[in-house]
Amino acid sequence: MTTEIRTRRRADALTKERIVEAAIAILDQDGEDALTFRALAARLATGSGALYWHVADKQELLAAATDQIIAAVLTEAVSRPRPQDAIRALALGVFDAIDAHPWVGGQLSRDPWQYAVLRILEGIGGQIQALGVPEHAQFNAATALMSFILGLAGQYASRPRACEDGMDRVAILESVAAKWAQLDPVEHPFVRQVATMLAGHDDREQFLAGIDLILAGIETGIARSGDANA
Amino acid sequence: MTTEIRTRRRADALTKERIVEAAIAILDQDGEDALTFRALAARLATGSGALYWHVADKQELLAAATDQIIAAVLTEAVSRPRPQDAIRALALGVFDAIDAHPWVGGQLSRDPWQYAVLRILEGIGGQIQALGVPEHAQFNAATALMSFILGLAGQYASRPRACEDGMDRVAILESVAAKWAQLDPVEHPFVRQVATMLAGHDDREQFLAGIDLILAGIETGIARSGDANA
DNA sequence: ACCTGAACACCGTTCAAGT
DNA sequence: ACCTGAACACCGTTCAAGT
Repeated sequence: MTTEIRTRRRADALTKERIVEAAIAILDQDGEDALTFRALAARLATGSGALYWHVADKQELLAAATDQIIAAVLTEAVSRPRPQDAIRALALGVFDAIDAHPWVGGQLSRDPWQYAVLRILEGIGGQIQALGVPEHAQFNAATALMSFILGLAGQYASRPRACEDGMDRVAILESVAAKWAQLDPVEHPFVRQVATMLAGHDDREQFLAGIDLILAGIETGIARSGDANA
Repeated sequence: MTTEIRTRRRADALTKERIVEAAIAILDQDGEDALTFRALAARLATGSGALYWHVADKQELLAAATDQIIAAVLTEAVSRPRPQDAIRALALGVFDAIDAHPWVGGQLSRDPWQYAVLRILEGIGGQIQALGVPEHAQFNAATALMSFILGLAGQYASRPRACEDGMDRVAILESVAAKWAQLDPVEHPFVRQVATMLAGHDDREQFLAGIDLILAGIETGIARSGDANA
């Protein structure tokens, strides 16, 4: 009873959780650049210096915010019977999280040693093991998937930066496609060809296609090692 | 003759090329954070405002610096007889460039629409076509490789940030491995297992292994489409 | 122990003023 | 046309001072 009273805080007391929650709200509403210790302090009705009592610096704040989003993704990714499907679900979960919170993409690709990345790596690794990848190849397989996901994370994070005005995704893709179509045909034949497909393509499907490509590569590796053992 | 005189500039005149060259020198010597318009102006013995006559803003400056490094990589990547080898050489060229200039990694992963990225995509795409990938699958194959490369680019870019002190790569990997080894065995079995391999692993080899994994996936896709046509 | 908010040491960018 | 450099509008972070 006494301890309960001792540990009880005022309802409006500052907590790391409350700070992270407010940071996420600012990031989601107004984007990555809007997250400022001053803006955060104003939202929490406190001084900017007070935040440093609960959070070491801005990097820790962003890492904590990112971890909260990613942790929710990984607990949601229910275990599927086939490891391939589990990996697809996990990757799509991360994709959708980045789509909903573009700043998560930027943060994930910026700091690969943060806890959120480790969480994803663990999730992938478990499924890689379940897939029957030989132990010596598990590290490479998991990090390959990880790098692919982080690469796309960086891609989608820059989306909002590209559309300074109120351009939507389709308008952005169209303007990029138009720019690519005007490139020199001799120097950039491939990009010009790709430009024609850019407008009608689905980011999510393309992401999944990449995952499947890597999974196919991993499976042929398993098959080959099986041949060698046979 | 007259035009020659008219177009001739003073030897110390500011040029975009001179500015980019100085920016690369600062980035290489002192890292990404050291590149400041003030530092750049001081090195070029001019005012900070003068730079804006030749360069729109910092983003354009970084994109131009990155493009210079990447352009050199792509012209060096000689055409190999086998497209797979060409892709490996191209990817390793980018890897080595990022290794030599960590800021290039950060810039590449930050802005996927910059010209340097387009250059890489074109290089990959040409080899994807040479590989015989059916046209409808070329886009996915090329962007999958691209995302993987950009993902690793972001990874290595953060290297110098992680070593605030004079830690070398081995020391960093050892400290990360030590941290991972202390994680909860129940929650993070895979990362703990991977930690034991972390110290003795070769980044370059792991990168190449990832490329080969995706190439294997692409080749099985080709084989399957061949079956369908037969 | 926790909070305040002014102060410090920076940024990128602009712009009147010069040549 | 090109350059100067002070000024503007910010940052993250610190820290003496409060409760």
